[in-house]
Amino acid sequence: MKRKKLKPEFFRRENVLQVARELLGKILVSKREGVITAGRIVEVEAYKGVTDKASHAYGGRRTRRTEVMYARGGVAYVYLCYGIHHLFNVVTNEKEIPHAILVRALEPLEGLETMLARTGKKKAGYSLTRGPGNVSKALGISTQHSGYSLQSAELYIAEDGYRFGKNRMRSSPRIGVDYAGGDAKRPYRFYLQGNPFVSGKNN
DNA sequence: CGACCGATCGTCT
DNA sequence: GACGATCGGTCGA
Repeated sequence: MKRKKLKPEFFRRENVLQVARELLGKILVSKREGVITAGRIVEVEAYKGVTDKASHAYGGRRTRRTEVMYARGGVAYVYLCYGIHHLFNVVTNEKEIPHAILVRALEPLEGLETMLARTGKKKAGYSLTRGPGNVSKALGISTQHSGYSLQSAELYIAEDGYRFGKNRMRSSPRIGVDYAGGDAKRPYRFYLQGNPFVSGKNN
């Protein structure tokens, strides 16, 4: 089946956990200077806005960086982590409700050579698009794209009819959010069991 | 393998 | 002035 761009309505739904689960198996596409790089989404994390201590928008926190999280769903939220890594998120829900989904891993589909060039890797191993920092690097996504519409031709998410068994989807606590107290235990991470591009030791 | 550590900088206090 | 929603290299078992 041909790739079909997801519409804004997909992202504007209320249940960020549901949207996150449905993002598994979809395709993240980036186009830079005419070159397409794309990969199937195999790992995501949901961040549930003002009530979620792990979210940048916890407690209604509103800064220049996080402002884009309060936009209507269907735009990118990209921020710099540890001064090095650009982490790509999808903003969901309606305006003023700062829900977001972090894309943590892709299975590369298109533009392998370009991904290798961007990351400086020699071989297309599993680490090429494993982990949120690597995803952005391989697809050429940076903080410049924060606020970018996912309806654009340069950055969007598509479906192609790919299906996976219900039992292949797993959930777990999110990675690296120990500071969030009890919220760190919420099972807001979703991934495809057994996919080698998924981060973590043993899926 | 696992544990540890340095890199590196925009953002917020 | 401190701190990350990380990564990759090194070191030791």
